Amino acid sequence: MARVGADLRRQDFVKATVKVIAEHGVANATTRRIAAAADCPLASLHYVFRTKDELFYAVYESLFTLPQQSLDQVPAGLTPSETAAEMLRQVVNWFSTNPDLARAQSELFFWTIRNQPEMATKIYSVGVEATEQALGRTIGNRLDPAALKATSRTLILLFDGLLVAWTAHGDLERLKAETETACQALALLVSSHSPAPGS
Amino acid sequence: MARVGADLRRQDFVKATVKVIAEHGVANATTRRIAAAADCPLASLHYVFRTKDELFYAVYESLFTLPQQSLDQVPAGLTPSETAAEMLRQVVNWFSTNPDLARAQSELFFWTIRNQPEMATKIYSVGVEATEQALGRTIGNRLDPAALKATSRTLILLFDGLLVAWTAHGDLERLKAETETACQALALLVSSHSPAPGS
Amino acid sequence: MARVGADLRRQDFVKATVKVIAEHGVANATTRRIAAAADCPLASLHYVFRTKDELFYAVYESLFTLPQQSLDQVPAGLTPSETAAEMLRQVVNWFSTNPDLARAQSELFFWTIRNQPEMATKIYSVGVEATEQALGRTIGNRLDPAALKATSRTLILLFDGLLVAWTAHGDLERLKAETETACQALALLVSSHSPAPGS
Amino acid sequence: MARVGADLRRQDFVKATVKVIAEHGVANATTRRIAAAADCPLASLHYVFRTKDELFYAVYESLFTLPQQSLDQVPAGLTPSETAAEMLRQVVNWFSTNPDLARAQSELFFWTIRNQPEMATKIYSVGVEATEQALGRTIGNRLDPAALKATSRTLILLFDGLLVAWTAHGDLERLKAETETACQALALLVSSHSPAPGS
DNA sequence: TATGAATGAGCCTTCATTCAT
DNA sequence: CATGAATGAAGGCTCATTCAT
Repeated sequence: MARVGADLRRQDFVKATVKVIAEHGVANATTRRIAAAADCPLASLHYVFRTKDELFYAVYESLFTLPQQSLDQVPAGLTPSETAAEMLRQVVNWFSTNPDLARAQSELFFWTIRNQPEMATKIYSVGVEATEQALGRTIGNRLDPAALKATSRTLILLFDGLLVAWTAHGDLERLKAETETACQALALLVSSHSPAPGS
Repeated sequence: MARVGADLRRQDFVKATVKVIAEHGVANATTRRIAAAADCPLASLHYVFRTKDELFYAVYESLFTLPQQSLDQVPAGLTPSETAAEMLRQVVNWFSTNPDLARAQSELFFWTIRNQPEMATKIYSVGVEATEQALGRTIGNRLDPAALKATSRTLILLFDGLLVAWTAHGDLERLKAETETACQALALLVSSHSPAPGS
Repeated sequence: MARVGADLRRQDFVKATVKVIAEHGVANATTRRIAAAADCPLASLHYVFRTKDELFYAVYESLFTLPQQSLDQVPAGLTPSETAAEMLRQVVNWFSTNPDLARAQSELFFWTIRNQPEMATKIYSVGVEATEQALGRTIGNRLDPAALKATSRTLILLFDGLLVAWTAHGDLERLKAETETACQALALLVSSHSPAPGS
Repeated sequence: MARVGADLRRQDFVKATVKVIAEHGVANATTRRIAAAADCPLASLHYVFRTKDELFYAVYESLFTLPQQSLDQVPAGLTPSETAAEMLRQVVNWFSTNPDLARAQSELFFWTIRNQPEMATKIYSVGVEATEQALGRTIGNRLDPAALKATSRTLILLFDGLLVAWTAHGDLERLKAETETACQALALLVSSHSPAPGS
């Protein structure tokens, strides 16, 4: 093994872990398998991460930050309703494009809830806030804070629901249809909070 | 008598498994622990269920049909929008009243997806259909089939999203607030599909 | 493996453990080696003893009781001094005849002191009392209790010292010589507490 | 400077090892812990001592010579009996004042016996001779060589026995009482070899 | 020389499952 | 039928040591 910085090594293991979890599930993501996926001796894993849990926490954290990056890829100039709907489309698009990551994230969420509930809660709330802020950046001035919060939370609700649904049926077409319905519901919700357009 | 004894035993194990999963998580729901919770010798478990997987499938199935029973506890005489919203309230009420079962269900869902995807898919779709039918029984004649399907699916989306959210933050008050927002979104969706009331 | 009672199995493992400790030392008495010595699968060891520690405690206890059995093989009709000296000779004879057991006992003593001090203390004191009682049975009426206690404790002091010495030099002849000197010192101590013979 | 630095480092590691052994036991005296106790990088340990064994031998040697320094703190002008007894008191006093060192010494003795028996034997015999010589310096001319040897060996026997006893019960008062009895036995032994005082 | 990085070997323990009674 | 006894396979982790800089 080339002598690389510890940080680089950490990233390798995190990546390998995501891969293994996606392929075999958290339950079967053993240290041996992860080490093999990273093409490293088992002991090296424990040199970089003291315990398997520590590794998993790192993975969970890194995974939970990913989908939020797609929140800002929404074009400007849309109405609030259209903006919220488009955001939902974007994150759904993210996970349907990265099924492995999405799957791993879901399972790791429950794993972390069991093993370090406070951490899971904290990271979840960070995600919620990030969503709220992204929404606020785009349409904040056109929606009162309470409506903003309600909208972002519902967006996340629908996102998680769609993730579960897609996990269950695995049908991409159906996912798209359901996403559109969800977008519609979300848009209606935003509209009900917004002043009538043009008025 | 022998038959009955065996069936009773199955139920005992299923119950014990739910309890153990709720308390320790699927990952730590070992056969030993389950047998202990059922107050039975370990070998008996394998006498009744050939493998641990077989037991878990049975548990998954039994768990997944539970929340649907709350779908029919919706009063008559409501508008379609109010009916859908009330249904969502009912199922959320179910899982907030039975946190153990809800938690176990979530985890088992992902477990089954890994170990017998087809079965998980099938049971999920049974759940979806049950929801659609319950909705249809109440407001079917006032909503066209496509709208009915969209509504029931969105209901499930929101349900799953709320379950995840509650699992993450564990705050009952917040769950209630989020549920109301979700109900509002759902009601708006139904309204948009319904003919204007009174027209 | 024949289905034998759990107690029999325990004894097998205890025996095997003594053998392995004698041969490789406590530090290298691994569960694998012990299982191999007992000609059993590794998992069987953990079926009978929950942990390695539990096994070691059992071994320590069984070992500590052994040398005491040689305390009663002292002929009657001796003077108190001769009796005490003869007892010391007997226990030294025991460990020089069973070097493995003696060695294992010494090492396990320190191991137990580290891992379960109270237990080590308790078992040690049981040994002390057994010695005192054996001495009392033979010459109790010819020695006041305080002298009896002092004698038995000194006997044990010399016993432990001789065990260490023999462990260090491994010279049987020298052990015998040292034992005789020790017996002499012990006898003199007893005499100093006894009424002058013949007086 | 370089030389001195290296030697200093050796001493640091030896000290740290004693501390770690006293605190955690030989079995848990890992190189990592020792390096940490010495506040040095792990690799440095192997830079100064080729192997862990080499380090432990050095520690064993340094520890074994310590208690002998207390042998010469015996006042002059005592009878041979009193001198021998006082010597025993002194060494017992040493280890009861330095329980850590005494504990570490005991454990290291058995460790060395396992890993390099010849060395352990040699160092033990050096200790025996040092005792004999210290005794000889004080009362050599008043005791024939054979008696001197017998006395010094018995002194060591009692010393080791008392160390074991104290390790087992940890009761300082009891240790003192047992020490006095041992001193008495030792004194009687010396007396029996000495010409009657004043004759 | 000095040390962070890396690792092969091995340890204790647990698990789902089967066997023998 | 029912169950105590038994086990192959695997898992997470640690250790003394060496490598590369």
